[in-house]
Amino acid sequence: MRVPQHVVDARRRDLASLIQTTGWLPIAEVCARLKVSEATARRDLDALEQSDVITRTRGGALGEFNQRFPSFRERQRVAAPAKRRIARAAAALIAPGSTVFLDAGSTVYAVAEALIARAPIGADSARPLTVVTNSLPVAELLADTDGITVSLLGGRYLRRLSIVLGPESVRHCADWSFDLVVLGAEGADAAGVTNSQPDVVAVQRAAVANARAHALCLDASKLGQRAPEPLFAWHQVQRLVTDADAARLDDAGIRILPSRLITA
Amino acid sequence: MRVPQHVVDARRRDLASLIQTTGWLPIAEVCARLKVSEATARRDLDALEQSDVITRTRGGALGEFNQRFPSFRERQRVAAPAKRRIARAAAALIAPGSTVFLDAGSTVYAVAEALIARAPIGADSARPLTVVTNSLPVAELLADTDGITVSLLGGRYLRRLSIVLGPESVRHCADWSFDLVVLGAEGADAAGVTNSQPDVVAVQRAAVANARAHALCLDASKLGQRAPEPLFAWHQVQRLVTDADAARLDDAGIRILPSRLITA
DNA sequence: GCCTATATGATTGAAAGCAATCATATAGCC
DNA sequence: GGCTATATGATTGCTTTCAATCATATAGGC
Repeated sequence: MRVPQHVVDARRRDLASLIQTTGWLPIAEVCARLKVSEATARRDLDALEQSDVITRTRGGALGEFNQRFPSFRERQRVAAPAKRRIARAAAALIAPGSTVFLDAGSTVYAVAEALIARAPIGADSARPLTVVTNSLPVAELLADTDGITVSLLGGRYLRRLSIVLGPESVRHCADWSFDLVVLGAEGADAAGVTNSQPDVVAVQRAAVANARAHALCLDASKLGQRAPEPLFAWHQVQRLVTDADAARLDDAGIRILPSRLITA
Repeated sequence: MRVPQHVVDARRRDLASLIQTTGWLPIAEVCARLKVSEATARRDLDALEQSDVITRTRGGALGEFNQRFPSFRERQRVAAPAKRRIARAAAALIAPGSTVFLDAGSTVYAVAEALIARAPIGADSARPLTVVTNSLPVAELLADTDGITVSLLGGRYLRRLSIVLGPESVRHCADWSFDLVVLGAEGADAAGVTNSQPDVVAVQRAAVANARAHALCLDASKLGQRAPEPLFAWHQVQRLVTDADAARLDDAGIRILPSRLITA
């Protein structure tokens, strides 16, 4: 049964402040306090998470978390299976002994996870490995992993995204010579690959400029999307790792040589 | 396979502090960080919950949950008042419009806290301000503060200390021209000021080399201590900010010009 | 007043987390 | 050096949580 809008809004405000003061609230508690069904409780929590007021955890929700660790939402989000497959395929491109740059962004974060999953030692291993990144979650994840050395780029620290950016980051890329640069993007259509922030693109370009090879990871949800800042035209993409098959790409107007396409 | 007791204890201490700083940690993350199986992760979490250090939630664990309700006042009491006085005195050295380097370490972290506490605007304010640091907690704390721009040095990421270090960090210091460098140390005796890690000292030296001035923050508990790596002889110290009075310093065999001493 | 968009609660299959148990390797003690 | 207590990781069956779907009632716009 539908209920007036103001009631819904008020309830969600109450819930938000409830969670902020408690710090953490299990779902059952939410139902009891608001006297709603579990389904509605979940919907309310989803709505609050959408507007970045709270952070969902399995079985409840955290308040105050986004302010302190905004990147966590991304880290926490269960990697969609497609993303994990892409990540595994991208990680397979990395040869032992190489120096790789890992971009910021959730898909590339999944690549870092996949790197940990790959055999730590032996013929199938990617290690030893030097990883350079401007993503704090990636650095955080890989640091202290045997056989992996992690370097952070320097630069302006953006807490909201948990990354470093800016002219210093771009400059520091020139200190390196990457064997592979692994990139993500937010949009991909007939015109090319796009991202939302100019600063992010600047670092991506700088990394690619100092690399022997690069690979772009794109999950199918990005197809047809377009972000303001152009990163690549399609002919510039050396390797595209995606879960979308050739037909799907074709639908989106994307033309790429089969030899450059890796379907995960 | 059984493992030495001290290893288990150390791991659990690490886990506790990890959870305290993250706020919340999902089980999978715990496994990844500690490189243990899920079973062991659960056992560790159970143990920590037993001793009331953390609170378990379904799928993870909360830190700070138990400490959340004790008021701020009480939390402040825990932070040594001496350290806060030192921090305030050091923060007072910072002029608006300047570029300062903040070292890693708990005393200097307190300086960052004091910077936030200083008037955000007006005659008494230190802002606008550019802060450069190799300490992630400092960057985390100051980022997104109005009037403060935060830059991280690049370099090898050391998770255990949450800092970046190494030759890149040293090199990147040369990109800057600091108005003031704020340093901490672990030991101070007649011979001079010492720190435990050569890499840390290397960055401290590089920062000082590119600075017009520097200040050393030392709480009295460090007097008489000695760490392996020499940082300064006393005649090299431009400004010493400490809670120890001149007599106390004299007892420890420390000779420093009164004009260079700031007693907080 | 009628119609449609939407907020709700129920249901269900799938995924994730959990507690218990067991084999194994080794730290710690005699 | 040998014995035992214990920390670990794997496995299994069970419980909880989740996402998706559906029917229903009603708010809000015409």
